[in-house]
Amino acid sequence: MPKYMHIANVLRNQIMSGEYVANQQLPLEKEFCEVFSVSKMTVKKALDILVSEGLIIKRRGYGTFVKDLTQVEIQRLMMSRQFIGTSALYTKSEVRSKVINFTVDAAPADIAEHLNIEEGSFVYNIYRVRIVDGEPLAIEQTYMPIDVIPGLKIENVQGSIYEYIEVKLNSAIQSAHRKIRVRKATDFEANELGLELGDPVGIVEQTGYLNTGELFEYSFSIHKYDSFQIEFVLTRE
Amino acid sequence: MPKYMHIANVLRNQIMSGEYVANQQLPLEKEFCEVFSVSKMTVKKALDILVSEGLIIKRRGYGTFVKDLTQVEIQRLMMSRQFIGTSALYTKSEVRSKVINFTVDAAPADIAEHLNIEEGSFVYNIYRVRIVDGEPLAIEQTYMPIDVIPGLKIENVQGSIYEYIEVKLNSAIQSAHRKIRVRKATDFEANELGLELGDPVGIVEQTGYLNTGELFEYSFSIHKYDSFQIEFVLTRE
DNA sequence: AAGTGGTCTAGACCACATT
DNA sequence: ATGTGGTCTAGACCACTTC
Repeated sequence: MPKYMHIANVLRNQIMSGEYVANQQLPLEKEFCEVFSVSKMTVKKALDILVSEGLIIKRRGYGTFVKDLTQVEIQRLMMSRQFIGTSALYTKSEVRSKVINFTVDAAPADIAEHLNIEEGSFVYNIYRVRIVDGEPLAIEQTYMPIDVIPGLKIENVQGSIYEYIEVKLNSAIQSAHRKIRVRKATDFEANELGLELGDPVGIVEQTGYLNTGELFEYSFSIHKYDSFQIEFVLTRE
Repeated sequence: MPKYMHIANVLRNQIMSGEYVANQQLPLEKEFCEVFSVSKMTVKKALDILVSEGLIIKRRGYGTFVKDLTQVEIQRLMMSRQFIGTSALYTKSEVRSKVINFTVDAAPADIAEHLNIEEGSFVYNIYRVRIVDGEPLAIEQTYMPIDVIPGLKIENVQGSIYEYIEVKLNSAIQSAHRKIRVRKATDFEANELGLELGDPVGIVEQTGYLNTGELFEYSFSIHKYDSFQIEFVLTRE
């Protein structure tokens, strides 16, 4: 593990455990250099990670301070930081899947465009109901090119597709682009999720990239309104 | 402007103008060093900005590549990158405000907790209907401590509060924490937004921080479902 | 004036991916 | 074997904030 990541981990744990409290000034960069026996650039890189996570604030000419957050907010931030998958939207609970469809199809025009592949290329067409703590909370439609994610089996689809990609395929997921929308549930969605017709649902549209730069996933999920929540941090510069 | 920012701007423009196209390999870091007459660390920092914006992907031992994005996606990304304010959710259009309430109140317990101030401290209580292209699209309730944002006038509330803070007050907004939820519109909300009772609305709950680390804003906005969309990029590491 | 974090360098060495 | 990006250093200088 790089030194800067180790330092970021140590300080993150100290903030999460309350060793540094809200609004408290942290030791100076110069002091951290001595404590960890590293150069200034390395300390700065570690602190910048915590800034981007929303935990601390740095002020030139003044110092570095823990952000004005409650312990609950800090815990929430750290949970939503960990993962990228759709199942990660329901952090604390166990997520199962009822597989409604798992086929390989020729990609229709709109899907091909989202995945940036030729129309008619073969893609997995995966349709799942996501069940959290025994309750159906989301419907998820996923498309993945078969040549980017080879060898996907029904067992993987029933569990975590992301785990298959990272562990079995030894590929790494690099990033994801997300769009959040809101609309009324269709008849079908209402039925699957135990809602009334016209009840609200949250829509998450996602395209996922491997660290090879390849587009590996286009997914579209519909979430029951009363258990849906997404959190994130925006930072300037 | 720092060199790394200048370099990031130049390359961002080249990607946005199509000078570098999807999946194309960029020049090597070493080559950028010569082109811009800077050191390797400076080039790396510039490229890392574009990675975090979701425009490019770097692969150790291989090279740096433009992400597999359509021109439309690139334009969208760049729009949502610019601002942090609630009005920035409606990027391309003109946003006006109908001010329903603008008072200074003693903060009730729940608001005081969100702003991390003493219960009973004075806060602006601002209630606005946000009107985009002549149509009411969102209701926004904002609380700000008066001693953090002194001198706020009705004119500022009718326009952009963020502009008042940045230009007139010469403070800088550093970051914001956001939660997105979905629920049914209340009677009042439906009336203000021209919806049926029970229609879906998107909820954005936001706490804003100045670069001093001070919590300056707690806001809560309710958005008409058919014109609501939020986009963001998640990156690993 | 003193002290903070921010930028930048020139070069060393490392981890990883291709050929 | 070669070449890529990743990490790290020691130190210089700059921009900003407070006292």
